[in-house]
Amino acid sequence: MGMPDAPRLDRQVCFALYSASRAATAVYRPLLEELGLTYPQYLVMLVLWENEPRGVRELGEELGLDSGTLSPLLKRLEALALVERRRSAEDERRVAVHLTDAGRALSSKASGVPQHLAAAAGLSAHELDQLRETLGKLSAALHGSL
Amino acid sequence: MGMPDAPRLDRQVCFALYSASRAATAVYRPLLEELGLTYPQYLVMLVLWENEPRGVRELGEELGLDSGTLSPLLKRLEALALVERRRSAEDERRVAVHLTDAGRALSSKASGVPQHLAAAAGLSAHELDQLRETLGKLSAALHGSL
DNA sequence: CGCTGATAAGTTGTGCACAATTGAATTGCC
DNA sequence: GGCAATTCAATTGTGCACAACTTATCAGCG
Repeated sequence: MGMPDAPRLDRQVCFALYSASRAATAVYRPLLEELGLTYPQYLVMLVLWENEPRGVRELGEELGLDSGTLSPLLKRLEALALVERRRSAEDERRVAVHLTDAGRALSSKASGVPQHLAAAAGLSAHELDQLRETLGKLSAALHGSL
Repeated sequence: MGMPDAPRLDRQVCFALYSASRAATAVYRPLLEELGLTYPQYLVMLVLWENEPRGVRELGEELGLDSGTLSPLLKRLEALALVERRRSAEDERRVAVHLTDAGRALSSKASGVPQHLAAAAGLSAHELDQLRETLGKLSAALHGSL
């Protein structure tokens, strides 16, 4: 039965994305749990490990998240003593997010995490590369269409 | 500046997935808003448009969601009068989710939605096909690794 | 200087995700 | 039949996402 003209769920790229994304964070979850982080918290730490300190707005641009998401998330990272938020002296609107020593130290414990996904993915390095590239093109196009 | 050995954010497939998935639902959002649906609600309706009624557990298997997510979501769909939940007579544990006439009628209004993503994606039909296939393989492998 | 508009971060409210628990109904097995 | 183990849906609690709004600060311009 069913309705032949109804959009078919299994045909949709959007569902495939949604599903694969949740599956990937599910694989990360137990690894990150050992670090005491959620996946979005891990993303913020990745950005800070690259370069710090960063403003809240800067973090938001890098990750595509707004202050409504980041403000409480950063408070939780601060409660974990991984991060410190300091109001900027030159511009009192800005908040600079600094790593603590503990936050910096966590970097080495996290260094093995990405390899786990690669191992669990069941795709070749080349396929993963191509996937990442296609997803990048897709994200850019979708953002452009808004 | 920068720790050369820190995992690089832009290299990660996982972030690309996370980002592309949110971008895709962001493209869907204004379209679905006209139908009065969120993206997960739309997914549930897609499953029901294919075949109804369905049990909560069945919906969960199809979408990879548990009752903690589905129960309140289905209540909202019921409040929108798109769906009815009926306790099964043979097995009183089960709840069968039925479409209402309004729920069935919404199908035709939704039929143009998937084409929008394809148009906004900036990828060829072939690239989309390949992407969906790779994502499917990835999801399966990731689920298998849990 | 003082005002207007822009910008930064935070807050509020809604709706997923998901772990963990609960409670009711059913199945299996003796 | 009687009882343990299982199954199903719902509930509770935490943490994202995101829209809408608030508050504080700053920049530009007359």
